[in-house]
Amino acid sequence: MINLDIARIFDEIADILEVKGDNPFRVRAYRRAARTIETLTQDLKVIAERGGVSELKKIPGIGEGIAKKIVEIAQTGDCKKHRELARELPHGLLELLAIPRVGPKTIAKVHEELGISSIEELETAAKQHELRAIPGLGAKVEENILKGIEQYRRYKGRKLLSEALSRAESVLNELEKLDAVERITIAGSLRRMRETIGDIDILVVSKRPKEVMDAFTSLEGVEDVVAKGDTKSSIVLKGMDVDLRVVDAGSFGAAVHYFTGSKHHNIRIRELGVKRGLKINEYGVFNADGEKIGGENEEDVFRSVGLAYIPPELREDRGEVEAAQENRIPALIEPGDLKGDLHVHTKWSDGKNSVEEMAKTAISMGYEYIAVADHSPAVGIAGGMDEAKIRKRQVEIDRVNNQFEGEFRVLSSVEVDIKSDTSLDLPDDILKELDVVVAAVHSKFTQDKETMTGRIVTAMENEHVDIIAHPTGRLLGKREPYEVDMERLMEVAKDTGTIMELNAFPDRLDLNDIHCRMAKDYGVLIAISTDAHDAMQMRDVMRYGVATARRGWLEARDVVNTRGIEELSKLLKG
DNA sequence: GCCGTTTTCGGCCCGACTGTTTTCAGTCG
Repeated sequence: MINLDIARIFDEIADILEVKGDNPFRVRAYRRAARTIETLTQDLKVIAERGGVSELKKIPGIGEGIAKKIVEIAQTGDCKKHRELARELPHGLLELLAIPRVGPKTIAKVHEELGISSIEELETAAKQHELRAIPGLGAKVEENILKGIEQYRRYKGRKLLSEALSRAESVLNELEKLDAVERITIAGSLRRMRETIGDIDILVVSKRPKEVMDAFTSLEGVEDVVAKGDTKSSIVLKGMDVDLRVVDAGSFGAAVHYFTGSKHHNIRIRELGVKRGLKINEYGVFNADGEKIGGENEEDVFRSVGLAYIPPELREDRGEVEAAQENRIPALIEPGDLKGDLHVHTKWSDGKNSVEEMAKTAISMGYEYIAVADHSPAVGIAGGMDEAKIRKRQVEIDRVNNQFEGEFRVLSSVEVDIKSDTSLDLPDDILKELDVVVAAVHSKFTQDKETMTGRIVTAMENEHVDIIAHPTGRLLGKREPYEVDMERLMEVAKDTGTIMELNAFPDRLDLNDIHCRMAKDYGVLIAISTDAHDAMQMRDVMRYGVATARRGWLEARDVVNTRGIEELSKLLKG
């Protein structure tokens, strides 16, 4: 998608301008444009060709200058301003921005004074105590830079939502034991349920903050105390940054809003406040006379600037502020809306539990159905099923369905492999006997975009294929998504009535939040499925799928497995 | 660079903590 390329160019322009010490508001404008662009569900190139600069300027945060650059990039694939700026600074210099506690000013200084332009050079200079010769930098800064470099190298990249959440919950459990803690909650990107998490933010209500800080900074597993103040501390805990903030009860709402972010969302909210003569900070909402007019509840903050409540998952400055102004905040899907899981594995391929065991767990979760989608033969390593094995499995499925008749239904399904020559791994005769057919790519991930798109389109056009599983094939932190034309997939899904999967597995979350929103725009239905290989996963993993769906603005009606079995069958092709 | 129920020019969110400083700059979220 060209949008991501354009966003990257604007981000890099912002980086360079920042190091150059340019107007910070110009930097912010480029960053805001980049954030908006990367989450746009329409192709910028199409918008640029259709309506040019005037159409682009309708997008919030995009004005004359950036619109012209988008047109330029769409037409020539290049941006003159970006090229010129990039020439002014060595490329390695920008990588230094990723080091914790190293910012643009420091980078500019070390570059000007010592000619440093890479992490390795910065490390050497710090070790040889050359940095302290620069005015404003001292021994402590050298030490912090070395720590920052070490941290950057050790923990480069973000943690999966699932890992961050379990780590945060264990910190919560420890701190909850303290008498001094009146109330404690997760905030930050973790509360917004981003797919990966850079650091954990925790908010505490207490009248004795010092006790809380002491306990926090001496938790078991603390590797470093980055900062420790009266109301705010930061630690490195088992490889993750954890920030703790203490406020009093009257500020809780304002603080949890502030601390949840996102940064860009907060800026929008505070700007609305300024226009109304209000000051909004983590302590509350204040009028022009400095009187506090709210802050105990998060709702106070939104109400004070004339907005409906915005759920945390939407707070990314992706149009939620405008939606709240117009009372268009969607009624996001809830975990309790789900009535089944349309992609689980059993012992019949590479799963750990039997059909009956999976069914019993699903019943205990309040589900009405599951689709057992064991692998097809091509995925040999996963014990894929041939025709004979599918028939044998059907006997067991029938038995379980008799057992739970009227209460629960096991749908017979298969995760059929879409082979690299576009054919499916099982013949149509078999597929037509199944209740649900899930199709997915498991091989030849390096095919070019056109070939891969054609491969999936062909599967969608098969009259038996109901669902495309993990449509981009990515594994967070391990494998990039394969090249695929998502707009085209959405068009074909709409035309053929094919459902797109949101795979809830924490390292997949595929489709991602932005794709989910795109599906909604196209009128394509989503199945949130766990791809569970045992009963415990089926229970545990769904929350990440629901969270991602919520981040994609999905409501219950956008998701097929919120339907009862009758309604669901009408949405399936068979 | 964006934007306009104060404005087409002059604003642009707000505060905690650290370190290098004698009053503030830099970084972070």
